[in-house]
Amino acid sequence: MNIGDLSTTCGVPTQTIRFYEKRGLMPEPNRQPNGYRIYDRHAVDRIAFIRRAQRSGLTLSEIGGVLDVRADGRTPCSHVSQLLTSKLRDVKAQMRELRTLRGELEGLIDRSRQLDPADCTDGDICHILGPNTPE
Amino acid sequence: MNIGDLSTTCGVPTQTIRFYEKRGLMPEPNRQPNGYRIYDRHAVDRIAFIRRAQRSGLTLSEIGGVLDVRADGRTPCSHVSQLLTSKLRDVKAQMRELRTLRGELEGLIDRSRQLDPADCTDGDICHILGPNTPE
DNA sequence: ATAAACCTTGTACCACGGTTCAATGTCAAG
DNA sequence: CTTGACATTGAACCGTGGTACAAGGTTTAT
Repeated sequence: MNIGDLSTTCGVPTQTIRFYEKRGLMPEPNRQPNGYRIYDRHAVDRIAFIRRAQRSGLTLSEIGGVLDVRADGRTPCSHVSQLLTSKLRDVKAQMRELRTLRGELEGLIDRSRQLDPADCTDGDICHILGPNTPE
Repeated sequence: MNIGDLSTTCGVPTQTIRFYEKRGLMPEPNRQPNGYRIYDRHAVDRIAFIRRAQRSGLTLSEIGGVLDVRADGRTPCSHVSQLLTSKLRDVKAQMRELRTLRGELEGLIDRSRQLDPADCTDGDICHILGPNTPE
């Protein structure tokens, strides 16, 4: 299996596969006599794993960490649980921030409906986003 | 007022102020005979505006757009309302994505509690993030 | 024999919002 | 008169996850 086949099988560009290899996410593959990379079923699984982990919100370096634990012969599961738990915390924190931001935006939009553009004074840059923006 | 004073007044590093200037967010300031930038109260307001707009989720180029509208002598308010409304849409979409992700993470963590690490087979990379990840 | 379609490598580039570095100039205090 | 704290500029670098390009080698089909 050449890199192009792996690419079409997994739906991932060949450059991205080489990029993963450079980042240490894919192992150095065996080569044909002409230097072409050779891949097998495991490579497909590995790419699939990476994309799945990405969809779960893990960064490439976190995924690399999981893969390294595995390469050390240790079972990555407890490491993965920790990672997922901390990722869940991140996601919740991000959601809180977004809720706050949503509230602010809604406040500003309400405010913009009550203000008359003609009231914009030269001193202001914009009275919607003016200095009295609600907290 | 030198750039350092503006920096401490606004709590923004001097490099960042120069960076804003390069990006067109701050106007070219007047200079002292020695070439030092001179700032006044308006500069403080402007920096404050930029940070406020950033906290409302606008990107620097969007903020630049608002400022340009203003520089053209037009009132940026309707432009700003549009920007805020579209930003609110973005924020809501992002919240939806995060909710989905949160659900997936919770599912995976639940799953990890029910699985025994000893069940990790060599073929798997990690059975928590295994091929049967729930949608 | 030659063109199309694949592969190789290295390098540079994208957005985003800065940060850091290097080399140099200026100014006030001791 | 020197030291330290400020200022100037341009350029490189950071993380994130790739994408694109250049210049070449290989393979297959016509």
